[in-house]
Amino acid sequence: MRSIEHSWNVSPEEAEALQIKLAPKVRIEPIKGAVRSIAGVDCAYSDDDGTIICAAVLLEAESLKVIATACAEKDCGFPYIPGLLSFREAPAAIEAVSKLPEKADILMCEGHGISHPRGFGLACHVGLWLEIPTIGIAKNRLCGDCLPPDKHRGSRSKLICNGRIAGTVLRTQTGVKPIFVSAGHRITLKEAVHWALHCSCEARMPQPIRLAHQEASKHCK
DNA sequence: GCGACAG
DNA sequence: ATCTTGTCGC
Repeated sequence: MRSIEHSWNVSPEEAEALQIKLAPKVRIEPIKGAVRSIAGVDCAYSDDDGTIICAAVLLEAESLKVIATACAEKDCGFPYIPGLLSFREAPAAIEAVSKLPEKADILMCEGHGISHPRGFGLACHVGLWLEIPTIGIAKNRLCGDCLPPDKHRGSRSKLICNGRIAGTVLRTQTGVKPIFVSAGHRITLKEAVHWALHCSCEARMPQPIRLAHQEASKHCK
């Protein structure tokens, strides 16, 4: 239950070691309690490259109506390295989510959860740090094998990493490229897929992620 | 050595 | 991530 606080000022080697150390702390389990709100968080980068702008948006779970928005701006303290994305975006994401007026029952992060080389993607890191249920929503595959799901909305296929089902390739809109859904922390894959689909009635990406993306981009210009 | 590689 | 409107395809 205790927070996993650690320094973000680490080398790529130390970052990998931290992932291996923290991965066992991730809990894949059913959500406790009712889901009344869902938040989404995403980052954007300023033109002059050097600062990262992150936005968090809190929505009412059923209606998907916006309850609140929050932003955070930080200097990029880590380069983009596949597999180490959280060391670049998590600090800003955590700050933005922390600024929301109330705690979300579920948080959706732009990136992978346990469908990661070391089972510790951005969604796991943020979820573990804040100790809240998180879902990883990625536009592309990072690791593992999968087959393309059928063309209609709701179709899905397994994403297998190291012989384990680590995620779901989910078609959120008929005829549109599927997204990669995975559990981040304190949620099951089945629940993650359910909420991802529930939030994707109007577009490929779930509404919390879409709105956070728009908000972050807006604060960049 | 050659590909693959979240944002 | 980001450069970027209209346009080609189903």
